Amino acid sequence: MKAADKHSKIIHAATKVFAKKGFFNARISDIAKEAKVADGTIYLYFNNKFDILISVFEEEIGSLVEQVTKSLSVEPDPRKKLEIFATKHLTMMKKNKNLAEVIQIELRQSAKLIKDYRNNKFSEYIDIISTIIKQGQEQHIYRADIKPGIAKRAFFGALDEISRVWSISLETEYSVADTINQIMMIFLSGILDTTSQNN
Amino acid sequence: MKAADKHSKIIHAATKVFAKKGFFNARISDIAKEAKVADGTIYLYFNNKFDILISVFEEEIGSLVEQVTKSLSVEPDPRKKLEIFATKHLTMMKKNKNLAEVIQIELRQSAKLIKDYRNNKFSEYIDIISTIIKQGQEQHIYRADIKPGIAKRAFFGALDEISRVWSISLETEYSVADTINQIMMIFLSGILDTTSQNN
Amino acid sequence: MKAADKHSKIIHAATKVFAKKGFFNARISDIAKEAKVADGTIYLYFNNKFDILISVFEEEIGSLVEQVTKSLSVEPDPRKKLEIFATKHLTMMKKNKNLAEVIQIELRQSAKLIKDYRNNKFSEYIDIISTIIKQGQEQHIYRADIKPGIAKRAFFGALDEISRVWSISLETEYSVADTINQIMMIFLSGILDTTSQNN
Amino acid sequence: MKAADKHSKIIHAATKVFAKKGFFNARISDIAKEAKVADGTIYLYFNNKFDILISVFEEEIGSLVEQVTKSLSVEPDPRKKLEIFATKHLTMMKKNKNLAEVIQIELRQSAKLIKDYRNNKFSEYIDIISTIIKQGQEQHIYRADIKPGIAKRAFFGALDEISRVWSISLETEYSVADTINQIMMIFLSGILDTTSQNN
DNA sequence: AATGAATGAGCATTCATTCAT
DNA sequence: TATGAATGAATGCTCATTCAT
Repeated sequence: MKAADKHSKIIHAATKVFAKKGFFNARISDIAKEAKVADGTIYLYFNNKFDILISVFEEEIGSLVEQVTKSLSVEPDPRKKLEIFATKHLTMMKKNKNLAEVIQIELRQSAKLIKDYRNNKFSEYIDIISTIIKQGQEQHIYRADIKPGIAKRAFFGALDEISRVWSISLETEYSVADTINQIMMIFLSGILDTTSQNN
Repeated sequence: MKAADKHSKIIHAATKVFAKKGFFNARISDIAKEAKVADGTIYLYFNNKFDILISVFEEEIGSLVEQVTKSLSVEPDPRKKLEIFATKHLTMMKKNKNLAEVIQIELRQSAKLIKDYRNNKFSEYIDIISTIIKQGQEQHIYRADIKPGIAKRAFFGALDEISRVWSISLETEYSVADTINQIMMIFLSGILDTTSQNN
Repeated sequence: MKAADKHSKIIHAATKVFAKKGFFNARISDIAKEAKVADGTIYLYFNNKFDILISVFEEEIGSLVEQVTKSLSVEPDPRKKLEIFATKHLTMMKKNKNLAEVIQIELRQSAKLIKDYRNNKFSEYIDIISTIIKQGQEQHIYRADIKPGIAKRAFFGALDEISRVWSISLETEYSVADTINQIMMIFLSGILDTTSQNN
Repeated sequence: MKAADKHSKIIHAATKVFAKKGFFNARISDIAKEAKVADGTIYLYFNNKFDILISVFEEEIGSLVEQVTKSLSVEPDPRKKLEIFATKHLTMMKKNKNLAEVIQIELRQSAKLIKDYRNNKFSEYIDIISTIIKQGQEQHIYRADIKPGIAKRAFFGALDEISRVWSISLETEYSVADTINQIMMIFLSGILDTTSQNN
């Protein structure tokens, strides 16, 4: 097996273990077992436990960025682009629940865990949204008074909170399609009933 | 000092320490020091470290629920109510950064940390939003095709993600007022430029 | 309640608790609860936890010595005396299982627990046996070549080991009467079959 | 060093430390230091502190059983067998005072310390005595009315109490030979003076 | 490169004892 | 005398990391 393969195997094992137990309750030996390597082998590929977590973020989210960017590249309409982002994100969060949990939970604490770590890939991921909005504003499709820096967080936060519940809740889940539909409705047109005299 | 005072003193100390170090890196002795009691004293008021965290959630969020509910009770208009919720939430998150961090970070992992713990108070808090939306729908102010169960998460997620950045970011922050303005704009009217021919 | 009564109440409570949990697993608060006094009250009557244990030994065994001595005083025959000792001892061990456990288990570790503690009362108790043997030797009832210092331990050890099993075993127990019968048979006449040609 | 060696090294270190300080006052770090391993290493070989104690019992007493059984196998005479048992036991208790203390003191509390622990090896050891007595009864060397279940305890208890004093006492000790002589005299022939008219 | 036995720092929790009331 | 809340020292055990093989 090549070094890159083993590196990757450990990353995937770690994602799974972090998702299941959380970073702090995950033991190196759990990851080693899951990756079918010896404990010590992990230290040939990573400096320490934090380094594994950072690598999970960078590589898994890097892969997300890549896939989403690719999907968006063929679509010119900013309205559709936003929908594609939402769809891709939610679909992947639903498909890869381990990654979803790691992003929703462990990523949050990363700043506290690891001094001087900036989630560069994560910023890059969220900035896809603001880029879309800016493009839409240039095309006069999105309102000029919307601040992309706030809107990107509102949009991502909405998606994130919804998908977060999927991991933990026993509530009846809405389907991805229903959810996208609602999210796009809210963000594009708002929740006011414009057909009513009350508004 | 009365028992209730000491209980409360420990809760506040714990909130501060959890916010600064995170649950796992927080030592009981840190909390004891912060609360100016002996380590052992903590165990006269709490069963264990997890119990402290749960109590922080329940009591601090319980207090949030109370304050927000009170503010909302005097306002009949669902549009204003949503704005009041957002304002109250963001203001408190900005004022009490320790609590903000604990909610944004530690609350997320709580399900994994503590078996059989349901964040009842937290659910109660978020349900304030869906209640407002339902009221608005009854009054035909909010669109009937909005699902309150999704919208509440989208709205809360948006607020949460925005306030989360306040705790960790070095980016230029938008003011609470600007943020509220943007959030209400997005949620009430959406981001589409309805004055443009493009829509 | 007089001080002496409270002292005594604590001793009895301690005997019970030490018997049930052992000295190290017994908490002062267990003893206090059992004696129906506050934890701090115990320290008005005893210096520390060890002091309670020593007092249990001294007072409970002192009471044993007294009772046994009294019973023996009316019997002149050394053969009967030995039997009375055995009967009294086993009867009391069976009746007062808490005391039995404390003597069999906790007394053993006392030397290690408490520096400079000599079980004076316990020595006194065992010396009752050697005194009986010496009297019997003077009366030419017991063999002159028996060393009382060894015989007293052999006799007490035999009784102790037998009664020890009563506290812990699920085996069918022999009755006190059967046991006395056997012990006296062994110690007085030995186990050899003197009617057989084989001896 | 092989794993078995390290296991054994820890057992011996633990025996020494338990003997010196008693189970509860013995710290894991004491045992580790004595065994010249790190604290954590102990947990590679034992589950917990109790497990070390049980292992000491099982292995050290197992070794006793083995040695005694071997010595007995070459001797057909039940009278000699009993003497061999006593000699072997007392010799080993005198030689290995640490083991002696652990058996005399810690073994007693083991039932209270460790739920569901049956001292199987210890029972096996004591049953050597009753087996000898039964054989002697079959050969009409030992009286038929002696109950082996009581006699085994009386015999062992006598030996145990005598050797117990060796560990703790400052009294002039009798030699092993003297002691064996007395014990065999008492158990085989009793303490009555059969040459006197008084009996 | 790979292994996994060994290390030892680190921490939650307990409980004997004190002392203000 | 009596109380019991408060104290804080003490320790079994875990697990990230190392390193001899």
